[in-house]
Amino acid sequence: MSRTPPSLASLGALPQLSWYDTRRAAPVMRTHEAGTLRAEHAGQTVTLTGWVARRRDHGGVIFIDLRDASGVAQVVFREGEMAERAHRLRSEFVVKVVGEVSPRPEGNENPELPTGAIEVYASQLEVLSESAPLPFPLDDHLEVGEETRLRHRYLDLRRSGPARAMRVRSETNRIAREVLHAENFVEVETPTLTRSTPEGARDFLVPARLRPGSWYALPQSPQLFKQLLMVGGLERYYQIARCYRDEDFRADRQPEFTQLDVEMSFVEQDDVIALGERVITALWKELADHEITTPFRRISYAEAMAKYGSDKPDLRFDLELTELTEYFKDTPFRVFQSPYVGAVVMPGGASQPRRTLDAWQDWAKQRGSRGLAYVLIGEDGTLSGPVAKNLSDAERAGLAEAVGAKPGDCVFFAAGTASSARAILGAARVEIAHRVGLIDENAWSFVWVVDFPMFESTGELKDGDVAVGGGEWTALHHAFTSPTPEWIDRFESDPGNALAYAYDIVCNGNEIGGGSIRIHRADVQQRAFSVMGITPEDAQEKFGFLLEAFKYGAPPHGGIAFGWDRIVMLLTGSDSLRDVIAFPKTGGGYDPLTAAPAPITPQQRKEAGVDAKPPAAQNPGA
RNA sequence: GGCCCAGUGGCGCAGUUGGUUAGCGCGUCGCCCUGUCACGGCGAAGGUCGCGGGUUCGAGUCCCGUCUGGGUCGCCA
Repeated sequence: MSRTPPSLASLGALPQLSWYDTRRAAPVMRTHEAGTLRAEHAGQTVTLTGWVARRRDHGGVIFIDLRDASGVAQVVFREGEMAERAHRLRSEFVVKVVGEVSPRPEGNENPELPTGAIEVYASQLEVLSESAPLPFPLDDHLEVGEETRLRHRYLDLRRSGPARAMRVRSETNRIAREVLHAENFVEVETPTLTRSTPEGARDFLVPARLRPGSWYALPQSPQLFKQLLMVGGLERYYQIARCYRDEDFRADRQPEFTQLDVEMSFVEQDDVIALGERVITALWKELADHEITTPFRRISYAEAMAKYGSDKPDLRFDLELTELTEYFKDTPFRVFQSPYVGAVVMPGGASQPRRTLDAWQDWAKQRGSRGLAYVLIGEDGTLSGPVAKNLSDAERAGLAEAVGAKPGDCVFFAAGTASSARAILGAARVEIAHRVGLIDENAWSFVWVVDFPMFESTGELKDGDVAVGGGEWTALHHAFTSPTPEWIDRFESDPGNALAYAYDIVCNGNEIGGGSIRIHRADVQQRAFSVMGITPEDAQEKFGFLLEAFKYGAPPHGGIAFGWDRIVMLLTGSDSLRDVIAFPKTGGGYDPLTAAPAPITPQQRKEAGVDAKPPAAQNPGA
């Protein structure tokens, strides 16, 4: 930057930006919006614009449902020329109609419609735009395949469901901005062409034409930038940020997705959590008409794993896992002679037919487990099932009480390492709840999961995991997450048990946000790197710019990022992220509308420098 | 990368143990209709059954491969 920018004060008063109210937008082509007409407008001459949603042609009288963004109104065409012209209208023609609002004739009101008390007698009709026959019907009551809808998403968005989802999303953004602006947060945009940040997922890469052989990465999140903004003295930052991760996609995962990203200086974990609760309660109050009591429940990561077998437990139902390692410590049953044995009870599950119980085995195998041992408890209390005969008399006698099972229940067991057994039991817990009907679909259950481990052993990493460092331990959250005060001076003495200042917010079993207090001391950061096997040279190469920044007075800071698409998904009751994204991609990362990604021309390939040999050694900062 | 499911006129689906001319609903087009609101009536057009092989006298149907989509595990905060 060659010149010092003018200070805010020298610009004078900031312009008033609230002049535009979408609900009261100055009419241009029309005098009213169709969906707003009511009985009190009777007698007025109005001009409407919109789409022909439906035409009911009775020869001498023709009804048109005229749809605009506000809703639908019935327009009536009668007699000679008007009827003649209305007869030629087709679905989704764009029209401008002038007419008089009248109460509908006695007995013809439609209480189903907000505008059902009135209709508009057309005196003028202008076709602003014609429509070709539609590739699929826009009726709300008809099912249309997703691929077809996405290829013509601009038509799909005219339907009430998708239209509503877009507006709920907009309101979600608005409410978050209101909450944060009221607390002096600053909205800052960070680069989307940047350097690969160490978050564990694959990066999307962009060739740099001016530096052949070098590549930008699209950010997996604005993590490092928001920390730099704290060093920059912004103190309270947020951004509705697009993030990019090149992994396999799912109903709840897209290659590009949105986070509400927040970072604050001079805060501790409770400050960030309290702010997170203010954002979430505001959203649910306004958009779900649901009052969440604060503070939200909190459980530790250890407790979540032990009781629910998941770090994102669905607490809409109580069912818990029972650890039986101690109970079976002298068991004669080989399978249960393992580092961990646990169980989960399926209420009423004893009456499942053999075929269903076999299907549970397939279900477990699909999840990478060897199977799911089970014991059925008869109405008279006797145990049956293939596992029962392998247990000692004493084990059989006390089992029901140990796991809290009643006659008629089924007890599922998993044995092995604690993490693998809990994973399958946790999944079984959710599956049981669905099958038995334990879940109240109207319930909202929020919980903070806290006290995450600081590190996880790289020994537990599976093939394909990207470990940040080359050491025995890697960061569970990310490499800049601070240990809790109890561990700050000694985390390297017991990395497996050291706790981090990290927290996730979970709603109905969905992780909808997560964050941490960051390390702001160079010495602590250096020690953390060293546990993860990151040498000072590695650190310098990967994020030297951040470490450099931290030399000049880094404030204590921490933050949180909310999975914005998932939150909108919950608020709209959608089953898929694709429903709350204007132009989503399919599972293959393909956009059915634009047909992206697409091949490039040889000329583009040459200019982009895709095939350039990387420079042997790039001098950092050169 | 593994597993499961699907692919049949524009859309949504049916199609039996392999057997004549591949059906239904909606939509589209034409005509009729003055109170409908998912209007109604009459008529018409529209399909190489995702693609490529194979078995067979004969394949939408069976077998192999492949592509696309959806779900799920792996992976991914």
